[in-house]
Amino acid sequence: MEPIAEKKKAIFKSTLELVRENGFHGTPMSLVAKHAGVAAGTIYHYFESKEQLICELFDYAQQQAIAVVERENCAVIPFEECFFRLWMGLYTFYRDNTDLLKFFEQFVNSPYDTTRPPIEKDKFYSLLFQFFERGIREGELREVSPKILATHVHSSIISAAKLTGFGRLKLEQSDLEQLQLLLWDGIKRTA
Amino acid sequence: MEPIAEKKKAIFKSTLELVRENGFHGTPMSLVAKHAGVAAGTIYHYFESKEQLICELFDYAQQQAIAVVERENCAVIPFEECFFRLWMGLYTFYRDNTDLLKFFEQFVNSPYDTTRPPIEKDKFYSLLFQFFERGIREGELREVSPKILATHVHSSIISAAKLTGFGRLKLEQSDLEQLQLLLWDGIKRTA
DNA sequence: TACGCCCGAATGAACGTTCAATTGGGGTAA
DNA sequence: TTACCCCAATTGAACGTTCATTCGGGCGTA
Repeated sequence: MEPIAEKKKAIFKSTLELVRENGFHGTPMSLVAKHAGVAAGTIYHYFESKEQLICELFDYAQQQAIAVVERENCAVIPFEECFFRLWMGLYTFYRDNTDLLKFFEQFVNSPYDTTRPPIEKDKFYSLLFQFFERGIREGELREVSPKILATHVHSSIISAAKLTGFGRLKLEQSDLEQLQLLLWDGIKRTA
Repeated sequence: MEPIAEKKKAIFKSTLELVRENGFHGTPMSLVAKHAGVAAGTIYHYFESKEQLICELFDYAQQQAIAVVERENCAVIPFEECFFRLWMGLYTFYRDNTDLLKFFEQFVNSPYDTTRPPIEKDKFYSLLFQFFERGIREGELREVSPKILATHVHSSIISAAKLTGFGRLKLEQSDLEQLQLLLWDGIKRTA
């Protein structure tokens, strides 16, 4: 796996920014090309089609989210602390990468998404599942399906990031802490 | 406010179904027309443009979600019970109206969404805010911003409905109860 | 007749994609 | 070193299609 060509990266970046502003429709290939500083034909040197470009971009972007999970998911740190770190890690990641967040949300609700593997094969979710399995195994969490825990927690993170990232609501540090706590109190093992 | 013309309703319905299957792009007006059993021109008798159609459809669909909240949000029922009813009401509503759910999710992540009023003016969210304010006032909930509570709870409902509605995961009755409980335990006032 | 509703072929702009032409770096033989 | 070639990378004008929208007319009712 060689490093991604500069041009390819530029195309990814432009697509991400343009899709945030204009949606999938509303971002013609010609615009992507101009924005990336390449000719229209060049895109087709790297990608078979617009659909292919978007699907590859999704993978590329998901890798970054996966990297965040892998960074925070550390087996030698106590689970509870790990949970709060993971929450904050993903939250700030999404909040500070709104173009990526918007792209994700558009993608998973679009017809492209049907090309994605089932949730069990999805690397990102698999990682989250493992994380919550650990919490259950160590007796820190309620005995609820890890899949339920994972999607519940993740959706909460996403919605908080959207709220602040898109400027619909301002959340103070204290608000974030309350939100984290409220999540944690729900999923933690009750004595 | 007179009843909506039959044709108009048919156009709404077709758009909803087609957008679920094909996304905003991928549902040309000609297809909407054919599906609704009307001519292309007829759509333009009722709607100024495709954008207008989609925005009006969003309002129309949101009305239905609002109706669910109003139905379940009953001041004479104890708050806790009301919460569980509201949860279940919205959950089943979204789960059984997947076309509407998908349309919502696509809309709020699309550029159309920028035409929507700020969250304070949004009737649906205002209702939710009121609901959670009541919970706080009555001492049933933690003293957390109602906006945070509302979006947190709503995002959890949506993600559960998506999971089951789109067949990515099967949730048993017991799973749902656990999910409800886990939410409730997070937001309820701790003694 | 007049009016409102509806039709659907026609229009023209926008878009994804193609391709013939150009460039330039690197390998090779003399 | 020079002359030559090769081929991947790149270009952008051109193509054919698709799509939102228009509009002239038909049909039924008052």
